[in-house]
Amino acid sequence: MQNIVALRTSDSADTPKATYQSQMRILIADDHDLVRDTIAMFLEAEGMAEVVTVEDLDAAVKSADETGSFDLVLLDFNMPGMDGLQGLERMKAANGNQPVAILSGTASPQIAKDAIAAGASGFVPKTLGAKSMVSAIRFMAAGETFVPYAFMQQADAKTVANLTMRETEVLRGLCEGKSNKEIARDLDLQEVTIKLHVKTLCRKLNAKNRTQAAMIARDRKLV
Amino acid sequence: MQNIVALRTSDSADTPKATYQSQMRILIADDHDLVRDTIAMFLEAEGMAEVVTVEDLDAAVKSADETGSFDLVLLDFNMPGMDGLQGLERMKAANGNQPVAILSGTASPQIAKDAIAAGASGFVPKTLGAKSMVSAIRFMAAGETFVPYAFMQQADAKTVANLTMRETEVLRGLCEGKSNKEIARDLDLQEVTIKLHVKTLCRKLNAKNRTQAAMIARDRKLV
DNA sequence: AATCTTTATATCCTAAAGTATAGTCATCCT
DNA sequence: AGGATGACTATACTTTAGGATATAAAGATT
Repeated sequence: MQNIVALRTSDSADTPKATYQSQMRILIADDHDLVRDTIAMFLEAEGMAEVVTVEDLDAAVKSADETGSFDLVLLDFNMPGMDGLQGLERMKAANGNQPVAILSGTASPQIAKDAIAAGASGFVPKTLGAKSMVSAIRFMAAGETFVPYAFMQQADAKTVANLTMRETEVLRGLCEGKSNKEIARDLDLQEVTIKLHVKTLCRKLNAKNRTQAAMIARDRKLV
Repeated sequence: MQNIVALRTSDSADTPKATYQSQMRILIADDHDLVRDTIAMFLEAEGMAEVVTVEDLDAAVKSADETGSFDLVLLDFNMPGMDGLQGLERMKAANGNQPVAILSGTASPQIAKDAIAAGASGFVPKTLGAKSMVSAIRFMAAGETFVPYAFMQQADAKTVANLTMRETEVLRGLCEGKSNKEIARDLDLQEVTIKLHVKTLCRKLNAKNRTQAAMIARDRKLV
């Protein structure tokens, strides 16, 4: 992952011309001064946005009420007044249903999904590189939905249980619906040995039988 | 879904200014004249790209070899010479590892995933609206990965098998790792009846036992 | 009215899964 | 060197799963 500090000021093959979304009004709401100011600085350095920054949800809502809708609002997920995704709804209403995105350093892919389902225009992890963040912001301001592909895929990370090699091999067999006999043949072991592994692996996974073990393995992307 | 024909020529609050990626060289390879020309037209109407169009992979590779790397190449997935995702590799090599994306009207979310895993910079369904497509192209040319969120989520659609209500209820029990006896108790039926349902449902799902039936159900999001 | 499907029950039997206990052998640890 | 741990085998036994077959009532279809 890139770091927010890595700023790329100019692009190699750029011939600046007119495009269709340049000067935008963006609101950044985050209780960390550093994050707020860094993002604001990048956007303004790109000359592509007028950035307003506030440090909690109330101030964000107030700002939109007083100065009109922003082209894009970035809300920190862990921020005073947010209260999970409820703050998102408040902000969307206050911003005249213009795009509102969630910004977070810690949230899980599941929360990102929930945010999109709740009407967010995107989800921006704070681990995103500066250049990518600028692209994402322009993208969302254009009405698109942005969720970093790599971030969503990390949901598929293996949640390792303390299974031995053998147990993992046997579990793989279970997931394919094989019988103990078949697994034994495949691994060149005795059927009784497979039974043993099935039992211990079920205990470790807190499953009461092979079928449940297979389902748990599938759920937790173990095999 | 929007249609490709819906073009938005100007934005409401636009004050054209300098941004950092305007005149780009883009190569579109698609064997359908209409698709090729429509996308090219949109991009050029936006004044943001010099577009080259070809109608098969060989011509695309040749074009990149002769005139140098493009900022972005769009390859139709079902096109002469593509051969699945092998064409992607060829094109990436020919384009000096500059972004290459896949364009398709029919491909599944799984293929989109595979394409990204194989190094594609993005996946653009032909059902994408014109404005979104332009945003996506700019986004990918900037080095980001684009996969439409809604498209990936549609993987979660239920693939219904011809199971009766009872069989579905029993299958649900299987997925929870319950024994026939437990399922019988839950549904207020005899154990033998459950056995019958398990057998017929396994036949319908082409599963050889309850564990495999449960896994198939989970895979196809049946239960 | 005849037929098909779904649901339900019943027996009988075999195969597979799961439990318990015990022992061998190798490896890793400190 | 001693001791824990993991992988493997073995015997014996119980429970569960699964297959074959037969019966039958309710509901939909034709």
